[in-house]
Amino acid sequence: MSVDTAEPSEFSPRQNAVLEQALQLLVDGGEKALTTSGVARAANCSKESLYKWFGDRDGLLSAMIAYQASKVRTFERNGERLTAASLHDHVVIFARDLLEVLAGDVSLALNRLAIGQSNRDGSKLGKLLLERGRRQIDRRAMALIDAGKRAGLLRFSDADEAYHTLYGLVVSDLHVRMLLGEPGLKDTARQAERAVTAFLRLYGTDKVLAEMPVLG
Amino acid sequence: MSVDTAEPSEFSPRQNAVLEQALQLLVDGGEKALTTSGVARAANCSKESLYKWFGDRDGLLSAMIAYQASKVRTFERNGERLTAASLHDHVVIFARDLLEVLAGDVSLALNRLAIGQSNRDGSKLGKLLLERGRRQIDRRAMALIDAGKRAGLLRFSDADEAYHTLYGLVVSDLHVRMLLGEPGLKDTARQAERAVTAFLRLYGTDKVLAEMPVLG
DNA sequence: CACGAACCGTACCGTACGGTACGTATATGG
DNA sequence: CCATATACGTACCGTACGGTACGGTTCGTG
Repeated sequence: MSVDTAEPSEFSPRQNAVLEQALQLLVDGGEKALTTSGVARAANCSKESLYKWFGDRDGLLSAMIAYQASKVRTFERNGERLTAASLHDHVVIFARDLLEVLAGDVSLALNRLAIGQSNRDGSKLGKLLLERGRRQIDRRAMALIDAGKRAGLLRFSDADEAYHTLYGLVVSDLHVRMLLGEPGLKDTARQAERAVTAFLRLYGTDKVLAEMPVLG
Repeated sequence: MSVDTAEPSEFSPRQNAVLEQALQLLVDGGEKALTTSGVARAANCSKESLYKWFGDRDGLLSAMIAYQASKVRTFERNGERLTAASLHDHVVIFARDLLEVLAGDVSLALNRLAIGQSNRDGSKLGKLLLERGRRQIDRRAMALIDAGKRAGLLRFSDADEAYHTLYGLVVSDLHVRMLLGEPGLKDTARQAERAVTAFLRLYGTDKVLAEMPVLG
């Protein structure tokens, strides 16, 4: 059974279309290109409507984050019988999805935007991005490694710690490098495989380790 | 023997003082506070001098990064006889230093600045920050794990891969979270210890593993 | 049809920034 | 003592942005 987890959209279809245009503008030209006049022009709406709907520029930015987060859906697989092989495969898929999400145009643009604003006092954009943007992927990963533990395939005392270890193994400094403008990996599949191998070597029980190659 | 690695400073003492003030301004108020007029006022110099010395605003930002990088010094320990215990200790110290550097006010402010500019075409700030800011710490880590390999304590085929694994284990998503405004860790020492334990479990030879606790 | 609400397009305002120009002071060197 | 270079402080300019106001248009509803 798969459970679809998504937020109900908080904005009208018209507003969603405007937010979509705003995101496109942000991806193409960066924050400097994201002016209220520019958004209004690109979305064929008036500035007055923008301010009526979103309050001010910060409200628009928050709405963009919320809208983008509402588009992301994950499927938590429950009740599936996990074996060492299927656990490995699921974690690899998770790792590749994670890398793909982090390398996405919109994700990078929104993270750059929030980071650029995070020095100002109480900008809340960073907090919003972390809560709304990562909750889905965090829940998916936690459910997966919890299932691995229940199936006797993984061994850890602190699930959060195990998850952060997996995250670090998968992403390393790649996210920051991409945020700084470096091109992404050429071979994400290999990176995902490497990370999962290391993760299972650290947290796998004998049932898992028995099926792994002896050397890294 | 310790080898001091540092860059010769490229600016006059007066210019360094101005850059120091600019960094302080950036740390305190973020990029928005870093105006040419503000820097001139804070540093008691004229805007004309700023433009004469650094060309334009981007030149000033680049100079700030170069200046900050020139202040960082690392000591590469060569020729030291490594044991399992001393390797462990050195890697832990490296991990704690890394976390401390990444959590520093100036580092976070400069990373935020470069990331905020990295969407604009050819802003080069991100590239500059990666090359100048990380070269020292990368070299120190590579020298350390290479020494570990030569001493028969570490086992890997690709040193770069091993280093990135260590980096990911130490930092995980902490850097991005801090860039987004989240407070840093309360206990960096524990995080460093955990990461190094995992790293040695993955890359340590039997000589190292024999001295480690059996369970995570 | 009539009325009102929502909305578009545009024009407008105040402000603040990047960058330039100018008059003055300080120091260095002959 | 003068000449030259360097740099300070201020004033200035053009531009562009966030935010507001207003007239005209569409559209749903009684």
